[in-house]
This record gives sequence, C-alpha cells and structure tokens, in this order.
Amino acid sequence: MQIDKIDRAWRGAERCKHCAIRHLVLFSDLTHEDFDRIHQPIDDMEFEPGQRLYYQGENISSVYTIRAGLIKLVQHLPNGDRRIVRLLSQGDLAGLESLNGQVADHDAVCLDLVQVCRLPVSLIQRLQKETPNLHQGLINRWQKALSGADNWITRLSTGKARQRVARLLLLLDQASTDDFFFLPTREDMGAMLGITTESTSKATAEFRRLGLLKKLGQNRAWIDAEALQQQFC
Amino acid sequence: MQIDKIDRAWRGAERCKHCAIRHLVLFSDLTHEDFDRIHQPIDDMEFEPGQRLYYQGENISSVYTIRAGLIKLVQHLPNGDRRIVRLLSQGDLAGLESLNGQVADHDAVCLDLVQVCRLPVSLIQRLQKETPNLHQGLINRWQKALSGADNWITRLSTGKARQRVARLLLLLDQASTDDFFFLPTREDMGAMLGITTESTSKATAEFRRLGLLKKLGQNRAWIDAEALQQQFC
DNA sequence: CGCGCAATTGAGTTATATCAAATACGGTGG
DNA sequence: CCACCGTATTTGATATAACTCAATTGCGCG
Repeated sequence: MQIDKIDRAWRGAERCKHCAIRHLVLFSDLTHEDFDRIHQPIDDMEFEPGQRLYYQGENISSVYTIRAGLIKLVQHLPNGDRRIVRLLSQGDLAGLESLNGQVADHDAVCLDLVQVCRLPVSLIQRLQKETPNLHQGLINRWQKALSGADNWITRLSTGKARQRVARLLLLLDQASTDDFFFLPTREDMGAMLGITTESTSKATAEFRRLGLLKKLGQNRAWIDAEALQQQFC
Repeated sequence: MQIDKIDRAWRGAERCKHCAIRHLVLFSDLTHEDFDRIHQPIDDMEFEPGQRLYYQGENISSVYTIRAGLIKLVQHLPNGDRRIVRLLSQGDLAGLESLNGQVADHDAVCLDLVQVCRLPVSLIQRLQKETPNLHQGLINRWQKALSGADNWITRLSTGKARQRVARLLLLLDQASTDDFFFLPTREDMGAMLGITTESTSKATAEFRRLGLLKKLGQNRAWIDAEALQQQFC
C-alpha cells in the first residue's frame, strides 16, 4: 500500500490562517492572536482509498480534521461481526476519543481520496487552556457526531431492508454538494445498515429498475429523492 | 400524572460543594473558588417512572445531571417508528444538545424513580468562560455518550434477535452496582434492539428456561453473565 | 482481450414479524 | 384478605422477509 503523502510545508499556523475552508474546520473561531499560539507544525496529509488513518485499539495522539473526501468508521466485535457506525466528511473530526486519552474506537478507513490536517492532542489541549475560542467548535463537532450516531440508529438500523437502503441513499444525497453523490459498495452499505450485501443489492437493483436510482461512473449515483422518500420511507 | 418535586433548598452552590456524589457529576473538577462563581439556584428535582424531563423538538434551556435512576432517550421518526437510542444513569448528562442551542433530539423518559440536578445552559456557558475546569468533564461525558451510541449500533443493532437480547442483558448487568439489575419491559427492550416485543419475550423466556435469567420482583433480574456470554454472543 | 472482483439474480432455508389467544401479574376496591 | 380488572407477558400458528448458497453477469483494469 502506498505511503500517505505528508506536505510538511505547513509550518506553524501560517497557512492555517489562509486555509480556503477555514470556516468549516475546527479552527474557524480562532483569532489572529490565537494562531500565533500555534508553535508546532501541522501536517497536511493525503490518503488513497482503502488506506487507514488509524486502527481500532491503536493509541492515537492526534485528531484529524477532514478537508476533503469521505471516511468510514468501522467497529469490530470480538466475534468477528463488524459495523460501519459513521461517515465523516469535510469539516468533521476523526479520532476525537484521543482527547480523552482513549485508544481508537474504530478503524478510520478512506473511501475515496482524502485530505486531512493532523492536529496533535497536545496542541489542542494547550490551545484549550490558552483560549476559549476552540470550545464551541469542539462542542459543535461532538454534538454533530452524536446526533449522527443517533440518526444512524433510528434511520439506518430500524425497519425493513429496502427502507434502510432508501434512507441511506437519501442521507448520502443530502450530504452531497452537487447533484450526484458517492455510492459505497454494496458490502459497505450492508455494513452500515446491518443487512447482507445481497439484500442491499436487491434493493438498489429494484430502485434502479424503477428509475429512482441511476449510476454514473462506478462510485457516483443520482436519485429521485422525492419519489424515493415517498415510496419507501 | 404527579408533578415533579423541586427542592429549592439548593440555593447557589452551597450544597453542591458537599454533594455526596460530586465525584461522579459534571462539577467534579471545580475548585472552591469555582463554586463561588455559581450565583444562581440549582434545582434538585425528582421524577416518577414514566415522567419526561423534556420532549423531542422542545426548546430546552437546561442540562440535567443524573444523581439517581435510569432514563431512556427515545427518538421518533416522521413515519411513527421510534427507537430508544441510549440509556442514561448516575453521572450522565441529559439534554447536552441544548449547549448548541438545538432543540431536544429525543424524549427523555424516566424508567424508575429519578433524581437530577437542573443546570441552566446560561450557567454552564458562564462557567466555561470563567474557568477551564468544566471542560474535561464535558468532553468526557460527550465522549461517553458517543461511544455508548457506537456500541448501541454495533452490539445492540447487529446480529440475530437472541444475540441482541443477550448483549442488552449483559450491558444492563455490567452497568449495575449490585448483583441484580433493572430489567426494562419487553416493549422497551424491543425498542432498544430494533425487534418486536414478541421476539424479545421469546428470547428472555428461553434464557429463563435455561436458568440463565431470573426475575426478582418485577423490574429486577439476575443473569448468569458467563454462560449467557458464551452461549449467545 | 481476458482476468478478477463486484454486483446481480435466483432458489431454498431460516429467522423474524404478524396476528391471535391464553396466561400471569400488579394494583385496586370491596 | 381476596376477587377482580387491566395491562404486560408468554405462547403458538402462519405469513413474510431476510439470509445463505450458488451461479451468472457486468465492469474496470492491466
């Protein structure tokens, strides 16, 4: 597997100040003086599809703020079962549990080309002591993750298989900025919904026959959100 | 339904300082000086089983720290489906979403006799500005809620019905301090696991026939955790 | 062009939901 | 204290949905 690229040009916070998506990331509320408190390099990293930011059980010492791409959080059970418990995209944080000194709760696996900034826990903790401006950002992201998890339970782990698939497609569609959205493999969709690959495939195939779902390329798709919502939710 | 009792004797933080379970609640890390920053009354409240702390969609302006009892968080979908997404007990916080100015994500319903302290959001926010000692407590509780939600997905919403019931019983057992634990109604257990009341009943009945589960009183039960774990997880 | 993996499809099996009935249980009032 | 009522639970029969297994098709990539 190819090693992830690290662009170490981001020394200190010089480029953070001018980050194109600063309004979306954790540092959005920092002031100019706050940025001057960042004395250590922040690594800008890129990962290929399939690469992992970290593994479940790994002792991680950084939080990752996601600049681009899509990441799945996979949780394994002792008996071999596994479940995808969340998807992360632009503006989200991966590895939040490191702020409590816990080991990683999940594998963080890239679904497509992913760009992140790696923020050492020590930096976050120091900033927290020196400025209150990080707080609300952390709180917001924690809350977003939590309400995402709740929705995952209520919408994606409840009801019949077709219904769950429909809800997942709607969720992926809403999260997308353009008309199309990232369509995971049937296996991954199954792991998100707690159903088998075959059941997922049967549902998407049916939607496609009804003209409610169209595939474009291999990982992109379009849905008729209105119709899907009405007929299957 | 009986009105909840509010013991308004807790003026300011006088009694907070001497709270018997202070080491378990949000204010555990506050210093003596910090307590002096609390200038408003903190209500000590008691709720009967079945009463709600708040409703999904309600605009809440307080967080509740749980001193005793068990609370279920119930989330409703537009189509009428509903799911219990979490259980809260001593030391947990209910209504965290109010800190982001959001309306309540769930109904918070008491399962047994519940005692809470009501902490106004304005108080939390002021304390956050004035002292850093609240932070870690908030972070810890948010993280606990999040990892609880993840487990709910992976352990309680995955696999066959009997397996889920077994995992739920083990979880309830572990959370308990004594040999026995609170056994929810079959209906509630079903709503936690995403299965029907009847399926839940068939599973518990089977465990009981095998001598792995014994009921005591109506809401209390005992399990042979070892055997249950080995045979059904 | 063909190889390999992913996706689709179908047939048969199993698990769960559904519906209905019977039983147990707690709480109330006589 | 006991009888009764309403609710929760258990149980069984049947229908339905999902899983499992196997075979086929489709598709991207070398």
